[in-house]
Amino acid sequence: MLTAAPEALKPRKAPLQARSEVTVAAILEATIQVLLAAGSSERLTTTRVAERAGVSVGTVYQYFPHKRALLYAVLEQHLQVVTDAVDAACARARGKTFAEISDELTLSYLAAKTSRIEASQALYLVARELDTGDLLGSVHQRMRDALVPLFASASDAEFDDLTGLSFTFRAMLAGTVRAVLERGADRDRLELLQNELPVICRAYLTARAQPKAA
Amino acid sequence: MLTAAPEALKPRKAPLQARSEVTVAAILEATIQVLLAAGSSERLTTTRVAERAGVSVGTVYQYFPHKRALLYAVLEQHLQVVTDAVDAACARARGKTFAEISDELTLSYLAAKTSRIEASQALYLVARELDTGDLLGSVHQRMRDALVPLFASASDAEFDDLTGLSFTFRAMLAGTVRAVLERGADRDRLELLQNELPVICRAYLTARAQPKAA
DNA sequence: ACCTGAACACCGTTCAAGT
DNA sequence: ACCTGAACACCGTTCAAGT
Repeated sequence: MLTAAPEALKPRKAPLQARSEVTVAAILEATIQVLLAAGSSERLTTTRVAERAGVSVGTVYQYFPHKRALLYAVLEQHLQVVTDAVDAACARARGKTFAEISDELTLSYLAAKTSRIEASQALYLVARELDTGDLLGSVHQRMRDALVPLFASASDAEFDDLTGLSFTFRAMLAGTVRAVLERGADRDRLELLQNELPVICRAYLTARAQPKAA
Repeated sequence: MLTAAPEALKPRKAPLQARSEVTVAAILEATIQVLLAAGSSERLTTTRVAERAGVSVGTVYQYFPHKRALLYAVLEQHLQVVTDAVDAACARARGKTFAEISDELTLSYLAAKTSRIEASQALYLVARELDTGDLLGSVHQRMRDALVPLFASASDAEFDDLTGLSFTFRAMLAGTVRAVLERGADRDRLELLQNELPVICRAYLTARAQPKAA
């Protein structure tokens, strides 16, 4: 589990028998399906999710206390992918030059977001219907916590306010990517983002870097 | 009017008599009120808006075909403020150095967003409940269209792909600001943003600038 | 232990009736 | 021309009854 969900958004109960594990998986999968279809015409409705999952509404409410909890679970599941990608990038980049660190981070983040691009877009929509403050907050927190020692490990530079730098870097990276992906991004814009994002991030670090006393 | 609203989101009819102008203004104001209160407890409901405005639900629907149109009108009204600020910044910055242009843009944009900070946050919430693609799209378009000649006018540099540069600059600026403001930003974070945002933007332009042949 | 689906409360939207 | 508010359809959520 990515993080402890706030009490109100926790699943109602964990499935105990094999049968119900299947049910929960079906419900989560059905939610994504309806969500992707929802862009076109149908709205996301608990009844529709139940239908698609082949169960009754009551069953959905047996595992999720309300619609938000259901959406929350789906969002959480997908954020895990991005978080894992950033963690892996941090491990690979430790001790390299700050430019290499920057590129590793930006390209890994972008790759994780775009590899499941329809899912990412559907989930920006989910995040809309939800008060995702707690979940996103803890994801951001974790990301910043990972960035501070990473930037500190740069072989060729030192930075003044590491906490502030990490906060800003995260906002810049996630914000820019979101601003481009949120609405459908065509091939050209994706390519532009892929070229410019590393430049943006490297440029910011360059502006804040102090040459390291060797 | 900022832009032609898509057919579906247009107000139902324009107020013809003085009495109804007052009504429409009251409805729009009531919407913001309920929206700001909504953060805490109450949800935004057409009935609640009507109550707060001192009219009946039917009256609301006389001027706005549905709830979305109502929210849309409020969003539009507030985006106008930001757009005007950017336009003014463009006028002031034309022909200056690219660093001056960058600072003028970033600080004007940020000032416009933060001067009405509770409104801005409420409106990020509005944008959530709405399919704001068309409106934001045209705002972004207009902003890019303003940026291209502005960057071209820089006295000390030239840029290769002006359209791409403007697209990226807009995404970076708006995305970063949103990522910080969307959830409540305390005084420290605002100050950090105010310090770092100009650095980010200048750094990106620096990385893409080619010294001008004099 | 798990599932069903009719029933309830609430909200967006309409429209016949009023001034 | 403008306003009212009861009425309707739809959706989130519950719970007594089933296996």
